[in-house]
Amino acid sequence: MPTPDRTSLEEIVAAAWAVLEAEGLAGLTMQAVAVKVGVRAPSLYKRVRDRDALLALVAVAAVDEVARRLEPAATLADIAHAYRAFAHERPQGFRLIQSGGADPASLARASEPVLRIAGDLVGPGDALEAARLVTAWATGFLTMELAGAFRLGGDLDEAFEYGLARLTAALTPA
Amino acid sequence: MPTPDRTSLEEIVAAAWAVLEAEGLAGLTMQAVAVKVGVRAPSLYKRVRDRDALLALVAVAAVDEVARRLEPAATLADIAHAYRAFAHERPQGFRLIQSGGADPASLARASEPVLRIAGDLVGPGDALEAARLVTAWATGFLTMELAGAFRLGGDLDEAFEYGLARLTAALTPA
DNA sequence: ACCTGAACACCGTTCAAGT
DNA sequence: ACCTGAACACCGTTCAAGT
Repeated sequence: MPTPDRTSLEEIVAAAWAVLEAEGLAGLTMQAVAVKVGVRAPSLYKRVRDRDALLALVAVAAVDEVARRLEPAATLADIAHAYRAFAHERPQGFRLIQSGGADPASLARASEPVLRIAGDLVGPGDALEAARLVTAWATGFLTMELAGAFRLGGDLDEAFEYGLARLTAALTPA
Repeated sequence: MPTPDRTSLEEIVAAAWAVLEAEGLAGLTMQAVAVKVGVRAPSLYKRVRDRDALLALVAVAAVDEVARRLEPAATLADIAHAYRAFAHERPQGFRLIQSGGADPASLARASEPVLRIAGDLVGPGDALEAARLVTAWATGFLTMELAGAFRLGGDLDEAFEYGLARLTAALTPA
């Protein structure tokens, strides 16, 4: 007689992400995830190959949420602010994305709005490179902000707006 | 009778960094470092508090090497290229720096050349924010490049030069 | 078919005993 | 004073046995 499912892959991924944000990467143990979904650790292996695969699934979920948040953006400023809000609310998810392993389809979906807006500014020929300029800047700024790497004083909100303004100007045709 | 030292903190940090680059973060075990320096794992704890402290020391060593490489830079392009060369040669060290934990003194030394060159371009009032713009862009570009996050084709060397050219123009007074 | 206890391998860390 | 073997705790993972 088959037993009814006591959890699901989606629930496991959501639980893993919650544990990650609450306890950090080292605190994301199979045991902690199992407790959160109400099964024993070995049961997780029915739905996930191993811990690394679970981390990769959380990374995909994180990229998907970024894509969802960026979708309505109409300007570079919209993109930058939505991306920064995500990084502040889910810092561990943001860092996990940067560790690699997110799948190409999700990445493409997340980068679509930036490509569209960048293309409107600089034209199709430079759209990809302009999008990479903006994305790299925002990603680096947030990575450094979360890592506490900006230690020379100054207001970080202002520094973010400064970068955004300079990049927008640099990509706006005269 | 005291036994003669069979290793040193410097040797341990160098060995840990070498293991990190060769085997990745998960392969950086106390046992692997111990084998590399020719002692047993418990002996490492005479010189290092724990594995996290060892990782922090490797991060400091990595930031110090970045500082050393950036020191002779005279232009933003020099900085960008030296930083990228470091990231390509020691990708794990680069990623470790981004994880935080590098100490303020090393960070300040590494950021001095960028501050100086940015200040020459935009003046002292905007030097810090301009330096953060360039540093954030380069850090983000390299993070994404190493993570394999640029999957929409295009030449990455060209994308890097495009960003560098746009940023240099944006920070060069008319 | 999913779930579990038991077991195993591996790793970080401590410590008493050596020199 | 540094070094080591032995031991312990913790975690990822497997698997046979339950339902």
